[in-house]
Amino acid sequence: MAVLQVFFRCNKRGDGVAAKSSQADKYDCLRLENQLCFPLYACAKEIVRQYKSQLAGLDLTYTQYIAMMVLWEHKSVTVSELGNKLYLDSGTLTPLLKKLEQKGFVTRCRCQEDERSVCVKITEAGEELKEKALEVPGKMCSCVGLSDEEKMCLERILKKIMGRF
Amino acid sequence: MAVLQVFFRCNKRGDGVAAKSSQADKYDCLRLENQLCFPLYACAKEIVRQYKSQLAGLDLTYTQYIAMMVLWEHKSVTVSELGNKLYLDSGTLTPLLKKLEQKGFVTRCRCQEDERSVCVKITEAGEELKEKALEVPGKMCSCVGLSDEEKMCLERILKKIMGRF
DNA sequence: TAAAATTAAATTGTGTACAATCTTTATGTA
DNA sequence: TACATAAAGATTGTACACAATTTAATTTTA
Repeated sequence: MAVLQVFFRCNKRGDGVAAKSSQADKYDCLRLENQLCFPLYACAKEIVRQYKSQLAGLDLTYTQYIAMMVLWEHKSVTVSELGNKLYLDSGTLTPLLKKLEQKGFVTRCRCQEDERSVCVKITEAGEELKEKALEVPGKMCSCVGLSDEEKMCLERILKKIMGRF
Repeated sequence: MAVLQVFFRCNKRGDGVAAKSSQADKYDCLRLENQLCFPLYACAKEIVRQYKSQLAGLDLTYTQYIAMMVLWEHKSVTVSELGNKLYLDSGTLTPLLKKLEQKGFVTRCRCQEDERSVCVKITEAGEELKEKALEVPGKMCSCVGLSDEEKMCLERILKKIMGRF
């Protein structure tokens, strides 16, 4: 029973005992409002939506933006290195990088040392985009509106979860 | 400057002052590791991936599962009611509900009172699925591995963010 | 060294997500 | 009542996201 309770929100009475009068309590763990993962999923989607408006002026989607972040820092990475940093595979990255190449922000070519790998390099236009991007984190932060303490707490918990996978 | 700092992780020295020796500090706010939204995005995806293996036996995707949760509780809802609860629009829900109908878990038909609306109703097979789903929340919880305190904290912060949108 | 195994991308197919548009039905108002 | 407006879904188009497969290059090993 304890293992089923873990995803419940706090029992209102705090005693962990289901009320005898309600026959539906067995299914409480399946109520949307008792899920913890659902607000996580909904929140992540909402934040990507907020990024969309912030990033419109840069001609980037959110996924393209985080890929550019890696390139702003590292200048040149292989597709698999990028995938390891972003938790994305080639099925997502290949078409995404082709779009960034079309926009002129990156170049793609097979590595000389290992022809299996593709090197993605940032272009001059990609570097220039970095200046325009400088205002994005601040705008997103005020949009999300957490205190420093809440941000630290959220980061700690999210990284704990990620550490298990 | 303060507004740009908000999405940084804690300054290692704790004084909020950028080191003079590093010329790249201006761009620290654009480093992937200093983002709070990225672990949120990555974590949400990872959890959906974990659900996928838990839900394989139910023949449900994660999005189909949360739609079924609403139906397990309410038996019958319109598409727009479902969309309000799940933060999804008809462009996502229409094809999803057609799939759930094909699997025999729901029926879809125009409401008599208002022909603009579509009523989605759970079927007998959909109700039976509820029994199989009972074990999912517990498995997901142990998979995520947070303490009760961490879960409450995470839920509080996520709902604070959602409350702004 | 030749064959087997591994690795890296690309490709294919399915399923979300969501903005924008379209169609149908219902509602409000002159 | 006619007409404008609004509301509800469906449709269209773009962009992920990822499992599974394929292709090519590299490494391992018998």
